[in-house]
Amino acid sequence: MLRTHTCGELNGKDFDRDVVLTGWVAARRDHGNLIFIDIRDREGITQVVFNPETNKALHKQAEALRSEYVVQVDGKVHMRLEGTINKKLPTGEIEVVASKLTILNTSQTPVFEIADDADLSEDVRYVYRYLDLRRPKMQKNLLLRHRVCKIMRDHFDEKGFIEVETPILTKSTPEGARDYLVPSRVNKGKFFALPQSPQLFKQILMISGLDKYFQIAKCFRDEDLRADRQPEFTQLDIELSFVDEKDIFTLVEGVMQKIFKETLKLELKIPFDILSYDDAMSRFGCDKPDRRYGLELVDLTEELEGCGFKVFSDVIASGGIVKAILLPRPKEMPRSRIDALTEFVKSIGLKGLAYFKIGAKGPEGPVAKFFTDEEKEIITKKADGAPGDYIFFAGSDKFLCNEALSRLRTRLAREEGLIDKTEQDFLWVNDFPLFKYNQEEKRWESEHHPFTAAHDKDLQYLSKDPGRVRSRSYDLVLNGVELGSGSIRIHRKDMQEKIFNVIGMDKKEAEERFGFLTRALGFGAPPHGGFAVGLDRLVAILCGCDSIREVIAFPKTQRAISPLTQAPSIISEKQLNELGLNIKD
RNA sequence: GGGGACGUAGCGUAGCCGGCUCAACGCAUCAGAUUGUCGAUCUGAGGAUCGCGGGUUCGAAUCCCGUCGUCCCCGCCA
Repeated sequence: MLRTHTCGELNGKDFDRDVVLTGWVAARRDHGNLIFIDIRDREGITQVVFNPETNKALHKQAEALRSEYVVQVDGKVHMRLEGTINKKLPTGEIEVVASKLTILNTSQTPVFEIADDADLSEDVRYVYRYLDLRRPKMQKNLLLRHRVCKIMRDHFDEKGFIEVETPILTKSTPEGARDYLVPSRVNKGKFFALPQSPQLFKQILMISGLDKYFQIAKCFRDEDLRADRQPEFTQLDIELSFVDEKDIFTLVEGVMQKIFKETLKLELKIPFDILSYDDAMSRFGCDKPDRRYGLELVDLTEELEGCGFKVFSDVIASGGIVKAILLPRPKEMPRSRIDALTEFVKSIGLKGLAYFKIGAKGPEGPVAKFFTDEEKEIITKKADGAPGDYIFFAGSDKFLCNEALSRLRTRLAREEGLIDKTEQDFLWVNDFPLFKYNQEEKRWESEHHPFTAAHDKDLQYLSKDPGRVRSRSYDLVLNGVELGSGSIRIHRKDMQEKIFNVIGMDKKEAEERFGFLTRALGFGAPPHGGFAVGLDRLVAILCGCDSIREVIAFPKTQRAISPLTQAPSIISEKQLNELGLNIKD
């Protein structure tokens, strides 16, 4: 070992100890006589002193030190003088008086200061990611990520789970997201795909009798990026045999409880609430509601059928709905804010934003005159409005109405500061529809994925009214973020074939793409189900970061490139030729 | 595929919306000073032709067009 201690561990108890420290020069304070050097490593910072009176040659050597030089310092731990103790540092009561200095490596002037509060653009950070990752905050993020993974592995090990690796080079099954493709040299003209998730393999492991599987798995999707979406990401992937929803909820709640306790020292209340998809949509207009604030949607469709306000009565007559949000006593609601909110919902697709201001004598505002006194009273009562409150209305088709009000709800909560950041709102949303209709392709497709089981009592609608079939799927939502999803799977071959049929896959196509799964289902597949947690999102929330790029060591930019390595890159003629991909041929 | 914000010394920004102190500020860098600092301090110095290309103009960082890049959002993400 080049060192006896790290830069974060020495304190008064180590007084007079001979030590050797290694690390990077974080700061140099040259007083002409005394030179102070802060040495930084992963664990912290320790001050080293060079005194010309005790060792002139050594002091001379220290004058050459610059930022980010890598050094090894031999010395003795001294207590700091009265009044020079640095309370901000865990090592602040001591300093190391150097007796020997070895410069292990020099460094170019760092492109930016290695400090948590450094204000940097992301492209610069990614080109010099190794410098960016030297910042204590980034190291903390990666360390937390490691801890979360460790807790997960320990937890599932204790519960009898086996971690199994599934292939990265696998088969393209283009349903939903686009696959990343890898050409095969040995099989010219054929391609592997990188997995979008280990879904099919984990189901096959259940058929193999593995019983309880988990994996911290890399997944790949060739889709456009967002703050919470990278082309490669990590999920905690779980699958169990002989279980129902409840078992899986309990299992996931247990690991979440442990993670929050051991990282944030937060005691989560379990079990988490369960909300059906229908209820979530009706109350929040959204399948991943943030319940840290109220502002629930109020459905007024029934009440306003044939009402005096023609815009709404027409919407309802043509099959649309009218819903409202009550905003209790907003701080300010000048005309400009109303206009901004109106523009906002218009950009989502609404024609406009009707509103009431509730005054002492009842609702006021530009549209109030179109409603009868009775209608106004009913609305106010149903929305539970009081003087000073505002009610915002949206009338349109169901989808748009929910979408617009859900986003308006989020915006109002943010603007009004209604979000309690100290709260963690976990929620299960279940009973999603099994299918959704794809207008463009004129066919039903899976809402979740085609291996999701339906509720037994809804099976009667499978061929007549697929939109009515609810699935045994569930999402885990944390503070309005979709943290993970899962389902009880289909374990019967005939049922799986039926589902492929509903989504318009004929026998031949189903055989080509998923034959390996259906065949396996024919050999005694146990009832099984599972779940997957987005690790990047979970860790980002634990770290308090807005983007998952803050918790991924080497992320990609929005154009899906790596500024550090310049990947993806052009490959050589020779490589193309070997793969049989050279277009010139 | 679409909408928005941004792009000026190594880094972060001002100047741009009223074109003619063509370049300012902070940090960093370099030199000198400094026995106790800890985001050290003081003095001084060097460093950008304003993402790139084209246009308008006597004259452009500043206006126009195109293009490239970064970020946010919509679509997309079974």
